[in-house]
Amino acid sequence: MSEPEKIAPARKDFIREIVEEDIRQGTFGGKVVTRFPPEPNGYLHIGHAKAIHIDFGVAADYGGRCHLRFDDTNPAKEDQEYIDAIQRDVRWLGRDWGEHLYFASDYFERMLGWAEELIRQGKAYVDDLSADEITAHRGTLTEPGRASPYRDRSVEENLDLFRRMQAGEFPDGSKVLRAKIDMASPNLNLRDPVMYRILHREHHRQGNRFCVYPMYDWAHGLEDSIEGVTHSLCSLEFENHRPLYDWFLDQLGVHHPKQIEFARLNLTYTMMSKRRLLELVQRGVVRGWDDPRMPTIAGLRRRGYTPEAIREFCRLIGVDKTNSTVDIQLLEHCLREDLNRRAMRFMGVLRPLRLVIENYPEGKSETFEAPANPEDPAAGTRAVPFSKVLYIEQDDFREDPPKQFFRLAPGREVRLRAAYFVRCERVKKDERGNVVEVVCSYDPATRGGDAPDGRKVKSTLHWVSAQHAIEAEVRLYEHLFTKPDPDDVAEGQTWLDNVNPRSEEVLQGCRLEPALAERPAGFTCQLERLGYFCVDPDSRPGHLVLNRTISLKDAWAKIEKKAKA
RNA sequence: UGAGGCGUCGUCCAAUGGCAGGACAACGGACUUUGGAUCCGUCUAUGGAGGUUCGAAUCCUCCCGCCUCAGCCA
Repeated sequence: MSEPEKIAPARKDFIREIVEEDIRQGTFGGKVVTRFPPEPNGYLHIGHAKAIHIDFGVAADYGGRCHLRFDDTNPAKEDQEYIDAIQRDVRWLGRDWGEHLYFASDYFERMLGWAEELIRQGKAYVDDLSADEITAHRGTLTEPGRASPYRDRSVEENLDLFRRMQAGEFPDGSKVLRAKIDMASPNLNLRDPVMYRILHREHHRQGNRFCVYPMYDWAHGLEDSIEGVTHSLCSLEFENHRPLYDWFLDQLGVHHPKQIEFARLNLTYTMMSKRRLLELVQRGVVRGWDDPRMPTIAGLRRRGYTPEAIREFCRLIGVDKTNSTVDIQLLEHCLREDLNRRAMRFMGVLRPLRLVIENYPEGKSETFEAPANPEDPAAGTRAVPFSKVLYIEQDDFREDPPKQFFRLAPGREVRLRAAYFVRCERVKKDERGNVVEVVCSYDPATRGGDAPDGRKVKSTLHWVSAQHAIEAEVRLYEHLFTKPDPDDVAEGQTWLDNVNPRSEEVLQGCRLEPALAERPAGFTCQLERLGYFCVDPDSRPGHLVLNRTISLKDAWAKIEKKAKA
């Protein structure tokens, strides 16, 4: 018997190749353990989604496990709010860390022990230099550094001093513990890096138990080692830190994971820096971390993105070491593809224009069955009420239609989706000359939307019945930044000058078909011809708020744009 | 100009000495009761110069360009 046919494996990226080779060689006993190690100092964004996809994905592919570990080594920046939000977001993305939820701060005690061991080995010392002096002693990219005058203190003195640092005898900034490596190393990270700084600051989980806190380079490898991580996946900027990661673990002789670096995600029209996202929140540029314009997971969720779309996006962009900027249209493509398959269809009018059918009986109304989703016949149909007075989209009528405009115009016949053909007989205007009402006639023989005589119309319009419609607030979005690269600024300007002033447009008085009433926050649908929308948590009984997740591809908009150019 | 890393269509990713391929975008067409969706087609790339080889994106040499590092942030 031959082996059962295997499904072609997913393309192998360089990380998976390394992992597979390690499994073949039995490097870590054939095991695969990864971790996603966020610092709880902000919300997760789409860039983290890529990392999560890699960290959890690699583990899953090889029957391993992935830990969620909070790298909470800096109490000055961290907060429980972020811990909660991060867990919610990772879970929402469909990832499960099982029992493996960890906190770096739970390892502080053991790290302190290892630090003392390093001191005893003569490989770490307490330095009294100020931060500025340490910087000055570090040298430059082309010149070696100079030894601190405190570099050769005795083991006993170092031990004593370090214990008194821990006991809180010294003020912030007065002393640090440094590794004694090589002040002349061409890799600046090896020029006696700081391991501990004094911080009299309450930690969100440890309270006031500690007043020295470990630095990333010292702590991270130990965290990985303690947890039995085999492959420590991180982004490219840590490449220069790998020799240090390795050095600490080698001195201690403990389990030594392999650090592998990959390129972080950049997206056009998007800012990925946590610090700057925080700034947008603090300045009130956006409504919060979960503003639908934010690239945060929380923002994407509120906007109406699905975990499936994000995961597919992560799959398509792949993993590499090349710095790259992905076109945001790829993300949007993944979104549309997913939503098109699943979203129920409804009709709604964003900017209502009154349409009266003069030969339709006063007071009459009838109901049409429209497909819930043409992509999915199993979804069935929905009932849409129709009557003499309707609303159509202002954009769907032109008194003087330009070339290639196929929608309604005086004398022209169009189809009202799932209802009748109507012909524009005349318009009514206000004193300023604006069209305020379109008067039409309808052909009763076209009921359901087809003409028995076989005549065609060039356009199908969406509509709602005025007396049956519900009102809603609809929020439309554009990219948060006006430039593909938000850092592309003129002299004297900053990235904040590239914030798109029209990134959010709030429309009141929109009209929706009644089937949309009372939908819960997060409900996603397509408004035909307009795009995908979802119910915003700002909705209140009687006041529905919809976010436009993404528009449909719009051929007419393209034609118009080209005509203008 | 020290060290580390990276250069393939406009963008992202394949091809691991043997016909440079896919996706997105763009453009054009078919179809359409969503100007949606779907389908078909077109376009464009190995940073440069040498070398090895029957054969190079791939191996070698040199050059060029870009990214990262001088936090008591991660």
